[in-house]
Amino acid sequence: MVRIFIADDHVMFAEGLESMLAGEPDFEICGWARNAADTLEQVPKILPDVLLLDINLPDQSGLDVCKELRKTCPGVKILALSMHNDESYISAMLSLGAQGYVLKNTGKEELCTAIRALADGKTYFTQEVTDTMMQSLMRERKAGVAKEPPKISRREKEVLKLIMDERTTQEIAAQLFLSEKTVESHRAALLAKLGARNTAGLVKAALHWKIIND
Amino acid sequence: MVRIFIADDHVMFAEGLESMLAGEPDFEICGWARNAADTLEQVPKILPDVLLLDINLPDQSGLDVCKELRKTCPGVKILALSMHNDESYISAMLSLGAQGYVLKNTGKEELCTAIRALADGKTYFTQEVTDTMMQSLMRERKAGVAKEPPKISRREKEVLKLIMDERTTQEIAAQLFLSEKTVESHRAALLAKLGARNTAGLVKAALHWKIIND
DNA sequence: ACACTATTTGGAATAATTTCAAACCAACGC
DNA sequence: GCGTTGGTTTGAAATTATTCCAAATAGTGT
Repeated sequence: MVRIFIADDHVMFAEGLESMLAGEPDFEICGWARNAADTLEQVPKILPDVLLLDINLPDQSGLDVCKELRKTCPGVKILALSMHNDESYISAMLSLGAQGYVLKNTGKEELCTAIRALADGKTYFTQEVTDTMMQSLMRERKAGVAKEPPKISRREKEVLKLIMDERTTQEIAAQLFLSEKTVESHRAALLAKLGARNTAGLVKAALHWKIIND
Repeated sequence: MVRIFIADDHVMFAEGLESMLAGEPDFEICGWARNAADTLEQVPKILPDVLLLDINLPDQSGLDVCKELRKTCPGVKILALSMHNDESYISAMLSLGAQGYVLKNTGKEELCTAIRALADGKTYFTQEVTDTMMQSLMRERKAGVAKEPPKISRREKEVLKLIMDERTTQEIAAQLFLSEKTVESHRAALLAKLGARNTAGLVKAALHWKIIND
């Protein structure tokens, strides 16, 4: 028996969910809330197997609720419900520890599948959601790498690697058997090529262009 | 009519593919190759609509082929075929511009669906593949944030933000109406708290703990 | 050979960073 | 109220890092 808690402020939607899920013999609605405060209050007491959590609650964001519940009752599986197929929301929910994410226009069959997956310790994401994430992944990798990675010579790359490794100019010079002046010169070239003002910019650029993997 | 080129060194597999796809009225096999060199030679001449590209070619990696073809003939859609449901391969193919990725144990129906999706300008990824990527996303985000984010005071965070923004000590002091000494002091505290030796470490730590979003 | 880039190094001046100390303020508990 | 704690603030002196200006050497490709 899967015990389910519903957190959604749209009463009609929540009741629809309830009657829909009541039809499944292995599901049991063990509670509901229409705002974040109520959810945070009740869920730790009731400890449902699965929490259906609307992202858009009136008082706080579902994101905050998710974050909080991760700490207070990590055993409760969280299935995020949202109208939005928005990369930032999805990404945020993933990072905050939701085990699933389905859109509100999802049908009954799929919702049941998702709930059973979560109750079973697995994860579930609607096809649209995974598509969005893959698209976003492709975009970000393309945007980051493909453009015009400045041409860094191998010597410069060695220096950059050591700078990224938090070495001092002295250490770098010693390591590469160079004068400190030479290291400084390479550093200057790197600043120019990567369009950075200082070490901070150098590190950010190196990571951005994936010149150094760290 | 979708014109398809097959690049795979397993002749038996390739022929199986060919006869399988020949049954589809809207597909046409317009060529094939059993190694990377051949593929790079022929594809730019034949310009198929879709290239079925095995990741594991004998001479070069399919990854290199993909990268090369992105430049020489970007119009050709690339559907990566692989035995491995391996995050690093998938991620690499995505970044190199493949429009699809299916495992070799995929059935005929799904393969056809994938080919038609690509020919139609869309992308296609097998469910297993998207699962793997989502899992990996969750892991990396959790690993990055969850552990023990050092407690940074708000003033320190302000300074850190400006350091990340490539500002000089002078500029930071001016911006925050502080003495340079104070800024240096906050910087020292940040170095200690984040376990860094210098600015490079500071930037890496800040990004790692997601204290600053950049 | 000539053009070009990469690699290498100096001198002088400026900015950043470290090291060692300390005062001020606000919050918290007793 | 008083002391402790942590955050914020600042200073002097010494050490490094970095910038700005130049230039010699080596290797590559035309």
